[in-house]
Amino acid sequence: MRIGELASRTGVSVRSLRYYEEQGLLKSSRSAGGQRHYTDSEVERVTFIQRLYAAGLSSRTIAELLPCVESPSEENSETSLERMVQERDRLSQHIADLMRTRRALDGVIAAARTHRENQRATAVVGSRQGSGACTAP
Amino acid sequence: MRIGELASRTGVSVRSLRYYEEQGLLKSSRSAGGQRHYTDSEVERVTFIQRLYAAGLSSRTIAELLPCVESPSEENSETSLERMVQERDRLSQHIADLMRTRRALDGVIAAARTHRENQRATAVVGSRQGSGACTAP
DNA sequence: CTAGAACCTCACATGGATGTCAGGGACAAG
DNA sequence: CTTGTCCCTGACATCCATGTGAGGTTCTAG
Repeated sequence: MRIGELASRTGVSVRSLRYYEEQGLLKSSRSAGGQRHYTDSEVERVTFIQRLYAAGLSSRTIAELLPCVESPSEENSETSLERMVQERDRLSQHIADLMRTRRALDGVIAAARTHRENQRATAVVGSRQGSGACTAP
Repeated sequence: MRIGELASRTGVSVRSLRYYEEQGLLKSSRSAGGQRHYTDSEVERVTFIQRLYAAGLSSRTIAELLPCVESPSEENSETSLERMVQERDRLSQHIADLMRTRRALDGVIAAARTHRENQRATAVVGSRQGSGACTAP
């Protein structure tokens, strides 16, 4: 398939696909006229690249890891296994942080809802006001 | 405390603290000579801001949410509760994506380790080679 | 053959948080 | 008062994935 189709299948812009190639994350065969052609497997590859970007990896790091993903041959395995583990651990740490933030957000949301209920009760009954403090744990 | 101390306590640069103020995320009282002064509670606030940044919120969004976090009064609660829920959901989605990516990375790492073992066994015994394919699920 | 869509390269623009530098006050300790 | 350290504002620089536009070529449908 040509680049436009790959773009629409993956939801990644044509510009970005060319950029990925420039960064060594993606390869393409060229037609006689110089147009890029891709196989179906590149679709998966591109979405995986996007995933890694979303996980906060830089293109340089992705470039280091991808060869190992596609074909675990000696040269890259030994060199980048350590790096992959390191990135995985970093990702784990990041996930833990995000979950903590989510808990904090949940707390704030709950407090806001409680407050709203109190408001409503106060408006109707004219009693009990005051709200619980909400701090990040 | 002055800005330098807040910076070193939070691990956030002085530049960034001023930027936060400029974005309405942080307020400070000024000394006679115009220097910023902060109370101890600002330390928590700054780290929470950092958390939200790490969760992918923009400073504009954080600015919308923070008043609600600090004091759940009517005006902001009603207005931004919806937004908070929306951001929480987005964060959940993001976390789910990252966990998926982590699983994929784990798979790749496991495959690389298996491959390495095979290499070693091959070198010693001279039998069975070939490696399992590793694709993102 | 021809029109139009898709593609090519090159290059400059953008956004957002942060770094950095310049030039000048603020303030604590001697 | 002086000196050294911290702080002030303002402005420009940086990184990096992506957007955008120009000017030209390739491919496909009629």
